[in-house]
Amino acid sequence: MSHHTIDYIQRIRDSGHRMTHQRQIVLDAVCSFNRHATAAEILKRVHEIAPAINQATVYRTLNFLTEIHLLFSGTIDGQTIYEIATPTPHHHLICRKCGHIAALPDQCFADLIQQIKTEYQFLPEIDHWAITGLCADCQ
Amino acid sequence: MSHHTIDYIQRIRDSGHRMTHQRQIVLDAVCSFNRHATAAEILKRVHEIAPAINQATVYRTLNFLTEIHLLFSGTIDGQTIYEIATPTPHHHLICRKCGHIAALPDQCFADLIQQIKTEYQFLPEIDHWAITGLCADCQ
DNA sequence: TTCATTATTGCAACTTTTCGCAATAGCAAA
DNA sequence: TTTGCTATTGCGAAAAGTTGCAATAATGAA
Ligand SMILES: [Mn+2]
Ligand SMILES: [Mn+2]
Ligand SMILES: [Zn+2]
Ligand SMILES: [Zn+2]
Repeated sequence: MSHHTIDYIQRIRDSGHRMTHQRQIVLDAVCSFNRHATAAEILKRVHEIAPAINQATVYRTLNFLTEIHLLFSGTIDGQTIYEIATPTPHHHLICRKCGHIAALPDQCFADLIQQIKTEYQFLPEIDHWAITGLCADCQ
Repeated sequence: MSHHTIDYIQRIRDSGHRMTHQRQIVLDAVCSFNRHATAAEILKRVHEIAPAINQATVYRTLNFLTEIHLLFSGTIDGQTIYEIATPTPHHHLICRKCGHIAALPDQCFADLIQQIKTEYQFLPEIDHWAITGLCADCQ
């Protein structure tokens, strides 16, 4: 497990909510993949560890943890994926032909975000974007 | 109806597929909203016009039309929405507090797209993005 | 530690979306 | 026009995800 339990308890409480066994187990399950994982994969792993946890709870928890920004989520190849949120945002370039996924640092969005702030008085929350297209090999 | 039937027949055939009554009716249904519409809304309208069309066909058709870029789709407030594709891409700023939706012209992405092309040799296909965040009133 | 409040869970039913497969129909070629 | 190929559809069933509600348990206050 690469995350520190104590931080998550605090961040959940700070957000005005309660830490529960179920939420801890879902966090651990997501973390254990060390990659983007689908709801189905996470649900399966949760049930391996704690079969009594209801599926509705797992779905609700994934949405909840994403809303309070403890998880990142995104749509890749038509599938919703989740991962533990990184300290800073990060993004991906996804080839729709070969499926290759590359990382794109947050820095690339700095100018766009600044422009949206100043010209549109809108505060964008861009923490995990998946950009589809064609990689060098597939163009 | 604001679209020209003949164009769609041609574009579907050019993409190596067949135009069918079902696809025409789904296109008409999506068009009739003149706004972002959910799958449920589109399915309902299709059934008002042609009750015999199967729901699986409508879902399959929405995916298909999106894949060949005749429709735009996106996730707004957790819901997948569809609309007739505009000649040029367009994007949205969506306030997560009040739900207000503003338009964002494609021009804003020009620099980002250029950077991704030159620095990452990746050809991004950004035709309809929904950026969530906070509008001026809600910050 | 005990209690009171109420957020969260489990449950079961429900809605939404997907799937495999046989029947149908688009369309290119004869 | 007719024919043949096969992409597309309808169907029924399954899978995936959501919901309302009563029971449970996390938290702060006593
Ligand atoms: Mn990621
Ligand atoms: Mn739009
Ligand atoms: Zn590729
Ligand atoms: Zn707002």
